[in-house]
Amino acid sequence: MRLATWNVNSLNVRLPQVLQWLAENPVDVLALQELKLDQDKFPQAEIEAAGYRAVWYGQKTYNGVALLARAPLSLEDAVAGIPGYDDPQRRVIAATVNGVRVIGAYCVNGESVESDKYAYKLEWYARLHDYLAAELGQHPDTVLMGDFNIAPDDRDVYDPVAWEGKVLCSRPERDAFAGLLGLGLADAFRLFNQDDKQYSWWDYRAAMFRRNLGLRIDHILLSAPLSARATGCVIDKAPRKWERPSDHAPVVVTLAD
DNA sequence: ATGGCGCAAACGTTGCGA
Repeated sequence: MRLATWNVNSLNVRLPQVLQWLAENPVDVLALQELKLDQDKFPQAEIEAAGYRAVWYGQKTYNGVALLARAPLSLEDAVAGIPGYDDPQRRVIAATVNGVRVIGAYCVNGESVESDKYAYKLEWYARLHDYLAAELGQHPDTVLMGDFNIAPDDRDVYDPVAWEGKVLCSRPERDAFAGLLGLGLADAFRLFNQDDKQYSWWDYRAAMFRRNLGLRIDHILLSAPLSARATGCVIDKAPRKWERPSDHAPVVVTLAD
């Protein structure tokens, strides 16, 4: 079973790339973030024509998440948002695919550590932590994947001195990420790759991608039984080189049956 | 570091978010 996550930065703009990527990489599950389209604007017909089923939680202009599953796999028991958390920003969607509880998340960016949005980010992460704790209790096979907007370690940052204490790298954010791992989740990428300079996001500005100046902020976290099944995890930089790319690259994990 | 992008409001250009 292969699962992937990709922040597409507008599905309206990136739908052709999503379809092309799926044609080349027919993963079983794809989590999408930053759809930036309203609930009734999701391109369901095009996704289904490509052989995928979908559940989505859309929002005009900002945020928005979806889960795609390759037919005949189905998405069961879908839940939008974090239950019990009245968050107007649509950032989370979950469903069960092939016995695996899949949670796709577009985590809060936070803007800067001085911002009100940063306080919201930390509160939001506390809610996500409690949600994951509950889901893990119900589903031993759980994966949480998406854009975490956190670089967990200095080796995930192109210039850790310049970024020290900054949003995406600050101690409280890294503690929030570690708190998720403390639930028994594992960073799938780091099960297989200990190299630095392995990024999933590059700012559009200043030719950052060409110079490989980025951050690793898109992650796939696996529960212990799924970690035991994992056979590989890679960041696919290819679509970042396409015309009019998303600023994020897909991350893909492979699980043994 | 600051060479970019998507979107809304409004139709040229600006502001916001990320």
